[in-house]
Amino acid sequence: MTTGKRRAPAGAAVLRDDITTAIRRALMQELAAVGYGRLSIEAVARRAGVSKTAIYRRWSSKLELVLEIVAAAATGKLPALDTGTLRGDLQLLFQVVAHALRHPLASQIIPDLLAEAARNPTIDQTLQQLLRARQQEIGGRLIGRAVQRGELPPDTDPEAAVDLIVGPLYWRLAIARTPLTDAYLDTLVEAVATGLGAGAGVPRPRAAATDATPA
Amino acid sequence: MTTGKRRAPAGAAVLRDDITTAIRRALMQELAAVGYGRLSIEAVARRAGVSKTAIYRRWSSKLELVLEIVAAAATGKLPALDTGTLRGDLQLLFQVVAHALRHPLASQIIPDLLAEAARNPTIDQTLQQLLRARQQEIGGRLIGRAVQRGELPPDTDPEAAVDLIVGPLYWRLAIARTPLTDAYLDTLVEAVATGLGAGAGVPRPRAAATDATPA
DNA sequence: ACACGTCGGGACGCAACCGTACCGTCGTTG
DNA sequence: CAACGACGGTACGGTTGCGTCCCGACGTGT
Repeated sequence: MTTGKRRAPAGAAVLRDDITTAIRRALMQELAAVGYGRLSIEAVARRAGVSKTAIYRRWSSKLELVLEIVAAAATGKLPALDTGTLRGDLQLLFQVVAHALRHPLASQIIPDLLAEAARNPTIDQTLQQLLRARQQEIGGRLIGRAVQRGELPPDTDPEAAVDLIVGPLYWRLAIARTPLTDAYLDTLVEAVATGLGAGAGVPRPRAAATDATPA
Repeated sequence: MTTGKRRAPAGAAVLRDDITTAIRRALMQELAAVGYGRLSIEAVARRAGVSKTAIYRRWSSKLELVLEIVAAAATGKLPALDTGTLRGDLQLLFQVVAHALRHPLASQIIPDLLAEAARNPTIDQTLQQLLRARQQEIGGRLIGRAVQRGELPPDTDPEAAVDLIVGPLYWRLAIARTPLTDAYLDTLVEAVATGLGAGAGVPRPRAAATDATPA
């Protein structure tokens, strides 16, 4: 019934990408600086050098703003992550996670939002499928491959395994915020691998990992 | 030079313990409900059924209030925690930690304050010596005993060991907030024990732990 | 029994923030 | 080239919290 818009927004009447980007960046910084609890739209606008209206035109509320931007920032980047051995996979995974958590913004925002998730169901839901589901998936595949290769017993509990993998690293980087050395990472890889049920340390000094082409 | 107080406060001029207790309880509840960022003195006073003045007479600022009360709540209770075997110690430790983290207030307050510690040096310092130092001490003793008993290699890194012990449980209870079964706890004990370098599972079905009286 | 002095409570001024309404501006489309 | 229409920015009322001040009430020690 001719409900159609008379004309498509164009010219000055279209959202400017540079403003949107400035808001996104400012939000992340502000979130890291004061946390979700104290986050204020006005502060984000100030930091971005933008008016509040510019924000409200794009997002309807503080919650929507945070969730959309954080989700966008967290999505993407999923390296194949298959080195051919359990210990290799663990080492690589730890390095990726450590690299991500080293980012000062991430290391402040993630624990903050995870804490907030304990009292805000919407945040909880979003983070659940954004972070933990991803971990379960990656961890599950990692475990599955190790089981197929015979490195781990077939009854390995993937859920417990993910906790064992993620827990110590998250604790050290995000909570204790202790510097992370390569030697420590090696120790952790070894501990997690044997803890999961793999054979004792360094079963095959070399070989493996070179012949990863299947069939 | 006769600077002395003319008289010691007495009668109605002394802080009432019941009011102090009400404030403490209200603070914990409020902290769990809204987090440190959103915490307001007025809300605490309202919840406690008390005037703001009553709070300001006892603590000078929001930060001092939170730190003093949280510190008081976290201090104390330190069971001997020595069962005679590494796995027994781990099992007991996990049960104690799990019990503490099951408390809904604790499971909301602790992650929140730990996240806040990343941006507030005073909170960081307090939690450091309140939680983590305690963990290092308990964990260190636990590891030390296991090494003396020959259950763990002498070069075991206590710091990494604590991460390995605390990390998974904290992740599951405080972050993922997944229900915890006894079977899972057993799996975790076994994984951590072998991960630390102890011999394969269930080395001595019984004995041990019964003859704990020293010389 | 009286005087003491702090108690708890209510009220105040100040500051920050929320979400909205209105304004002049600007680039595109017909 | 002219009109359209959403743009970004300012201004506004309403709400909330901070930290302080003043008040009458109250129980103890002299």
